[in-house]
Amino acid sequence: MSKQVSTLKEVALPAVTTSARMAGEERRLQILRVAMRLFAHSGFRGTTTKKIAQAAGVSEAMVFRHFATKDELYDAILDQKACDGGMGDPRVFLDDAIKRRDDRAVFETLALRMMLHHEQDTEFLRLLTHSALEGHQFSEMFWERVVTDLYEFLGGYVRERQRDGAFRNIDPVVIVRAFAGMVIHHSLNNTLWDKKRRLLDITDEQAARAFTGILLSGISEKAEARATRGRRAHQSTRRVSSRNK
Amino acid sequence: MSKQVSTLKEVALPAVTTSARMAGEERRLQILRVAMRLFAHSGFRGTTTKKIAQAAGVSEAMVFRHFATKDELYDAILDQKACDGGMGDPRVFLDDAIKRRDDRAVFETLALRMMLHHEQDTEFLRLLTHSALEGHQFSEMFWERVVTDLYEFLGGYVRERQRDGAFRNIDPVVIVRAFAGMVIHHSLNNTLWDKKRRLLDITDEQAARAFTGILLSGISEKAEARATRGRRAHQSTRRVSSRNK
DNA sequence: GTCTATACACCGATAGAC
DNA sequence: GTCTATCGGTGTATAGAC
Repeated sequence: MSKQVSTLKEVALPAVTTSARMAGEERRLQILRVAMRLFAHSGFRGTTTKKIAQAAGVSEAMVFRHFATKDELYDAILDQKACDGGMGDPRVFLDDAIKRRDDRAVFETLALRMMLHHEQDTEFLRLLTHSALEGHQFSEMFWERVVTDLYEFLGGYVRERQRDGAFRNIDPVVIVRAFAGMVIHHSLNNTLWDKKRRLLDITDEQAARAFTGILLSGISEKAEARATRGRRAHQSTRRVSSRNK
Repeated sequence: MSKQVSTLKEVALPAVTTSARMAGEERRLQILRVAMRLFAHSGFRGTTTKKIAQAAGVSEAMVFRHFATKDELYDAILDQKACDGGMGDPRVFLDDAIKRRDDRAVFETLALRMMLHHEQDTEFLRLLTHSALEGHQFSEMFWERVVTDLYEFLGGYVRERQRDGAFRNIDPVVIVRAFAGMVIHHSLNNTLWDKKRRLLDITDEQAARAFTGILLSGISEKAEARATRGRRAHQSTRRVSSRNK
């Protein structure tokens, strides 16, 4: 079989016209894209192969020629999201800011990258949430691979900064959870509600800056305290719930 | 047979106590309760009337005697959640703390009430999320009635405290969003993942305290607002970057 | 009231014509 | 390759026996 072709790299390219005649691979990608949209909207069970075929402008049998089963189609979509659907590796695009110990850049860049990703690929959060609610493999895989990794990575940075005396001694996992909560909850709101119904309609840049500002002020050892030599010794009664690693 | 939904986990839920003989109203409530659990777990389309009947220990026809259609059953469940499924009125249980201008009590109490509600009624968040994803009335109603109200109420309090000079001049809606994000995202994580898979396994009390601490330190004008509440003697009117709205 | 049996529509998937 | 036709299975809802 020589059906194998480059399976992706065309993701950020929504402008694909539906011509009457399409090469096999092109048709496959088109079905994939259409199905992605429908699955994101209605979930796995809420999307019928008939709807997919109609939306793609082909017969239902055509769908099953490219994908043996509905499950296979769904998995193909989620696989793609899992692979290239991400926002990139934080260890890479945060590398510079981390080396400089630029806390603001670290968190703001990360927040912005996440939110831009969620906004550009609006299907992602919907697919992930659907899959999490249904207990699908994808959400578990995403959790174990991406989320856990992010918690370890960002938590490690927080721990370092705590040793530097820059951050207060709050459980790093709590800090990451708080940060992720602000960002993801905001993205989820923007995904689930259209613009007219949004209670908070600001740009991703503004949101990233605001959330980062709140978080950093919230976890930083106060500059004033240090400037005024106010760091009294008895203040070291910080509570840290040491987590087993 | 090899018919298996490979990608979706079919989880057997524990049975609800069923007595052989039940009065009509009691039986209705029991069906309602059982269906609630199943809908919360698998969503509307993922829950069949057959499963509901089996889980309730009655025949399928029995279900349709009490509820004319599956939709009617679903609506009855969501109606119930919308009415008594809440956590109470924040304007009531926060009244005391607000009058005392006890910021910590305000946010921590609210956070705890929300998280306890989400933990006690684990079906609520799942039902709400399912309904939001599929664009059901319920989520919109909940949004307009509960969420909007909370944003106005809590945002109003933040605005007051900003006039008092206690909080920095950040858009109140952003602050509420940040707070809600931390709390709800944490609850959602606890709802979607079982205990073994949780990256952050702390009590609701600890979480409420931690999130409140981060938020208050993050938005407070004073550096050590978190340490002691009584010491608000000399409050300097320090200028902060004002955000345009 | 409660059950068994079943009607009827729809869905996923296949066969075979062109 | 793409379509039409169709099959087995499942899901909602109903009819009618007890």
